[in-house]
Amino acid sequence: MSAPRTARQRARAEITGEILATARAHLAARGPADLSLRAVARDLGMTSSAVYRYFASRDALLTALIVEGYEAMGSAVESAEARVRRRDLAARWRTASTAVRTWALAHPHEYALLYGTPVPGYEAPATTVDPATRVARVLVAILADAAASAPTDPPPQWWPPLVAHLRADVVAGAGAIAPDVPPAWLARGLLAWIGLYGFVSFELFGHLVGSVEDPGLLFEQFLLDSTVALGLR
Amino acid sequence: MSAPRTARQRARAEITGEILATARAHLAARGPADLSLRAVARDLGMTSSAVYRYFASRDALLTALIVEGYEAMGSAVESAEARVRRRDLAARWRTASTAVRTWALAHPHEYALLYGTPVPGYEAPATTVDPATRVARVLVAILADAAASAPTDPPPQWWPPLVAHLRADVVAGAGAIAPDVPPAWLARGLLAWIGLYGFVSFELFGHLVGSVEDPGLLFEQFLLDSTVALGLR
DNA sequence: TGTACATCAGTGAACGCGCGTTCACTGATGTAC
DNA sequence: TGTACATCAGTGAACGCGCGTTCACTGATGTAC
Repeated sequence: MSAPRTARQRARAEITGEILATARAHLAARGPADLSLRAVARDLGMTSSAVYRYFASRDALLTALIVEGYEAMGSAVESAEARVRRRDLAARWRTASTAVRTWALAHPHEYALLYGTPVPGYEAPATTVDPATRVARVLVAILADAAASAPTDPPPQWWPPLVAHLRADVVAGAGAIAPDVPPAWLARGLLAWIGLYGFVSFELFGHLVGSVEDPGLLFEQFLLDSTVALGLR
Repeated sequence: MSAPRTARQRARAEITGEILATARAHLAARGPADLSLRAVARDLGMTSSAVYRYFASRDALLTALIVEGYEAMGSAVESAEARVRRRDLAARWRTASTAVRTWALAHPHEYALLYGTPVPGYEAPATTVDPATRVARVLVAILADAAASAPTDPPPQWWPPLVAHLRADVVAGAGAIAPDVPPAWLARGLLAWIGLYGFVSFELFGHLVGSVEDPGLLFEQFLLDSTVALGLR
């Protein structure tokens, strides 16, 4: 990715960025479903048709926002987790999980775009697949280290045996991004990640209201429990 | 709720039902965001303005659908769980959880309306609060029985202590619908319910694709693990 | 270094669409005497 | 049992809105000789 040369190229890059930034702002203010190409163009003082020089369609703009979102979340989680001592597996899990929640609370509508109800009529292209795995890779790396330093497999004594056929299934799927993680760990990692996602979505979409006054406290409990459940120390 | 008397009242009840049924069908086909009063009216062969005799606004129609959805899901879960031997707590949890997932997979868009990204601009009125707790009540009843039959509190030995201040918070909140469940159980019940919700949403919104071929197997593992984690036998 | 041509950003008008909601109205159903 | 009036369901036209996308066009920037 070399720096753009001509004035045209520089202008193009800049305006593409401005369109994305404005779209992101609209997203943050009104949510994914209400995001309109025309409104973005209006805000930028350009005609709606001009936007088509930069994005082929509304869906293309959405795709760019989704990729951006995954990257932003991924790098937030990565950089938080990278600051933790490698050997402190429990702290790495806590930190990564907390970074996920913090990012989501700071960018609720972007989070909804990534993890909420799929936008009707929008089909996510293959471009979005790779950025989407970025957060998962962080979590999986923690499990890989945990499994490597564990005496037996699976170590947390309370784990029931793996469900029949799940072993092969999970190795072929999630195992693709983590060939060195044993299946029992992979399955638990997936479930922990799902639990984390569930917590954040539940909180963000308003379902914790009435059950708990301060969701942060319950999240602390989730971190405590899941760390123990994963056998992280 | 006595039977309607006059022809007018009968007609009104019937047509209200038809509007709701058609709206539900549209919801199932296209999702909550695309649901349009006009389209529903068109399908029923009436003018869009006629619908206003039955529902004050699009939001009122949405509210009715939401209440219906919670009730449908609640009664599906209730009736499944009711068929299980009272003393078999593990089976009750498995059955209730499975009923949640089954209902969600059978009614993906209704589920999304209830638990997905909030519909932009729509504010759920108080009417929806009570029906929303119906599923949670089933789960909580299982925990109440578990706590009652447990020798100590909290019994599952692996449970870390409760986070400071969470006790009071959870008792004031979730405890309102279950005064007889000890706080440690309440917190774990909430987290288990969140995990269940997370699983179903993750699967339904397409985030399991690539990680696992057959989500049913991973769900079995979730059931196994959560049953053990909750100390249900 | 200067000229001729190709490329590309942006405009403005238009197409065709669908939406929620209001309003004055007709005609059928229900009610009181 | 019959009549006068009130209630209510439903119509059809209209308001005002915003959307995504296309198209012929102008004018500026870039490139090749």
